[in-house]
Amino acid sequence: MAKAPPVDRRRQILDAAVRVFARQGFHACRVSDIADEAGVAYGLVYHYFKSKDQVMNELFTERWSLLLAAIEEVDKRDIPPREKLDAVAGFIIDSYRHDPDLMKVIIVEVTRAANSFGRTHMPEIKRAYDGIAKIVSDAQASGAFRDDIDPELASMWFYGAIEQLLSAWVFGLIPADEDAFERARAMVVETVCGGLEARRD
Amino acid sequence: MAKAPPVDRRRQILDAAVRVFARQGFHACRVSDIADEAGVAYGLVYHYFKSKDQVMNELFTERWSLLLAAIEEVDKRDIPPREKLDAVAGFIIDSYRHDPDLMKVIIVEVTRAANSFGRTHMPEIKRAYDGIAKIVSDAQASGAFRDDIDPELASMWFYGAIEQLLSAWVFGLIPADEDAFERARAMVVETVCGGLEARRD
Amino acid sequence: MAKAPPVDRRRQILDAAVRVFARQGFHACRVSDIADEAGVAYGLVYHYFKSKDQVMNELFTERWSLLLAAIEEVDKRDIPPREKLDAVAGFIIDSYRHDPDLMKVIIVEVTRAANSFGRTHMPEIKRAYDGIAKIVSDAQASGAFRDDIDPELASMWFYGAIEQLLSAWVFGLIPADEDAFERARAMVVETVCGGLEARRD
Amino acid sequence: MAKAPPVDRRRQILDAAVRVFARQGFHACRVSDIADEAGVAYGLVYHYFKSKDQVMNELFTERWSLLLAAIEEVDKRDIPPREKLDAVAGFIIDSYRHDPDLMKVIIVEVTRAANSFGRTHMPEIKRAYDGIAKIVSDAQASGAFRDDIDPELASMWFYGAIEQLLSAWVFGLIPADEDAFERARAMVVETVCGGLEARRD
DNA sequence: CATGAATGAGACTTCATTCAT
DNA sequence: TATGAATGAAGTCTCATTCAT
Repeated sequence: MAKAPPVDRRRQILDAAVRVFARQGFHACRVSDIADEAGVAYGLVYHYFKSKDQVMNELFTERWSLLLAAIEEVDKRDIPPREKLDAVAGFIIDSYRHDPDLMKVIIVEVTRAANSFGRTHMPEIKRAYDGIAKIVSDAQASGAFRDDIDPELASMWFYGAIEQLLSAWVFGLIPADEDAFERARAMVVETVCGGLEARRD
Repeated sequence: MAKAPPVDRRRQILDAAVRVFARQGFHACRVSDIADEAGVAYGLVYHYFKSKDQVMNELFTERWSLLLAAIEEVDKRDIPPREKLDAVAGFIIDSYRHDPDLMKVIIVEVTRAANSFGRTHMPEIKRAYDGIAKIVSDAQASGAFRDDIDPELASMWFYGAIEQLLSAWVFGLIPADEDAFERARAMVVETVCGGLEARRD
Repeated sequence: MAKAPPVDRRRQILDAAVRVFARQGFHACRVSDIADEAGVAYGLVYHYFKSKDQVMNELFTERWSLLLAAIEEVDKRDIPPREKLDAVAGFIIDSYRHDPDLMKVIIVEVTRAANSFGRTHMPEIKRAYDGIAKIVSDAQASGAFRDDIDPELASMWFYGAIEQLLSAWVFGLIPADEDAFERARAMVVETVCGGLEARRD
Repeated sequence: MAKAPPVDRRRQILDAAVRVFARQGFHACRVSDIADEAGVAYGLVYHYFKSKDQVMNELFTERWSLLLAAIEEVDKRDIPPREKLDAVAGFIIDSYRHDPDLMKVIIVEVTRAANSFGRTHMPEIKRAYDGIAKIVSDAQASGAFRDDIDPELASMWFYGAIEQLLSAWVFGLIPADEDAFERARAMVVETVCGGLEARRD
């Protein structure tokens, strides 16, 4: 008789953690909340993870590496810089669309949490900024973007603008429906790139 | 003999709290750290403040109300919208220039800390976003800005872009000298407004 | 010009303490509550009293010495034992009638508070029990009361019975009007003495 | 090899708490004192009980419910009212005999602590008074007790008399040996009932 | 006499982590 | 793997008391 496929406890715990972190925040929740949400015993969390922190680290790394890969891949494409930035913005927004809880957790607990996980993962976070900066820099070199703007700064505000949008969605400050996502992406890219592009007068 | 001017203990404690919060983060520091930094006894913090939280609230409100007032005042001026946004960006960046520790604390512990003080102060934070949105909206009405962009979204990314810059300075991701501040302000306004302004083709 | 009669601050504070202790209990109130109630400054309480405890001690001793004096005086009267006990019961109940807050405080915080003031004032409390026991003992010697009952035990339950009545009034378990006081005194004396008196069969 | 019978930690902690509360008083002892006395770690107290208060509540309820059950059971018996009251007095005195520490704690910290646990448990305490009052009231209806005495008042002083005896034992005011318990019970019942019973002249 | 700012010891409670089964 | 009892460090807040003016 075939054995039932083994339940992936590790996955089960990670998924539960996302829900709990999103609902209560990392610090406000106890390890037992995660275990309860996952429907497993208290100590099992420690069987699969070294600590509560490591659960968060795992969640972040898992997702963030996808973003880094996406930026890298986009950068290699043979398309105009505006489309590259559009693809990056799209990827980030789609990440939220696809799993809002996870993105909420990553933004709230990591990328905007400068005193805790934000510090730990600074190198990885910076790699994303650098990736965007490279796109801008290359665009300047090719003459597509005006070259009197520091690419690293531009990268900051491009990313900051998008993250602020996600934050606003997360906290219900602006409507978050399918249409809003599409319009927002189009608008932020249009505006920011509109400002970055070289004027052809 | 003239009496020595009375020391403002309350101020002394608030100022110490800024330094300690900036250095260690709100959660990582103990009330005794604040007292030590202020050079006063433990209990005195509780003589002037109801709780550790209230110290933070006080710091935030004190500073944020200045920002809200500034936005309101700027909006009333009879100047082009781009200059209005430039003034707002300038005020925020100057706030950092003037007291980097305080701005670090406010950004890290409040405006980007959605699960703690960010939630408590959401209404006040939102008032700033709304103030910026109004500037954009009025600019659209007057024909200065293109009107196919949602002012509330534009407000988000304008503010998000600036806050990201501040974060980057706070964490040493980009150089933070006098020149950098000026250039950054000019660039972000130039770029974002450049994208927002109506094209006169 | 005649000086205004000096306010008796000490008295003012003691009276305020009675109200505050009655309302909140000794441990639940702070020294500042007493000062506020008395309308004086915080530190003044410490000008007149060595400590918060001493305020309570003062209140207790002031009142309890009256009870001790009353028992002694009653015992000296040339009246039947039942009337002596009636006079004692009457004095205690009248004390409550006259100043319910003070009696509430004394009972709740001292005579029934075996772990705090009850221990400190045990000697004085015991003197009251002894006084009652002496009345019983003398009555047994004169043949008025049956002599097969230990006077010290009888004293305990006579006093215990009355104190329980006061407690019940204090906490609203039984109605506390003028009529109730009179009836209760008559009944408790009638019953307890009825049981103590020698049967003349 | 047979597993050792599991230690009932909860019981262990409750028993330790009785000893510590009896020795030092509820407020004067720290949770760590309980843990030390029980020989367990600090946090384990909080594993089994929500708070220090709850430990006390548990102790009280556990014991008081036995008293309530006993009163109810006694009342149902087909015996003369004097024997009923005798049984109730006997139960209370036996409770002390059986576990003096526990009864000390219950009396000192609950039934006579009107400002703390006494208030919380007033309803349960009152149920005992009511049970005794019912015995008196029924006795009056059957003609066994004189009917010019309020049963609720009689209940107060019956209970008050017994509790005062226990207090006196607890604090060493009167000798507490086996003989004393028996004599005291007989005497208090004899006297109080003697006073309550209808005279057959 | 009077004020109230200043002091600091002390206790409860939380919760991440460990470990015996 | 899986369980959950057991551990204990750490931090906030209270409040009686002191003291300078």
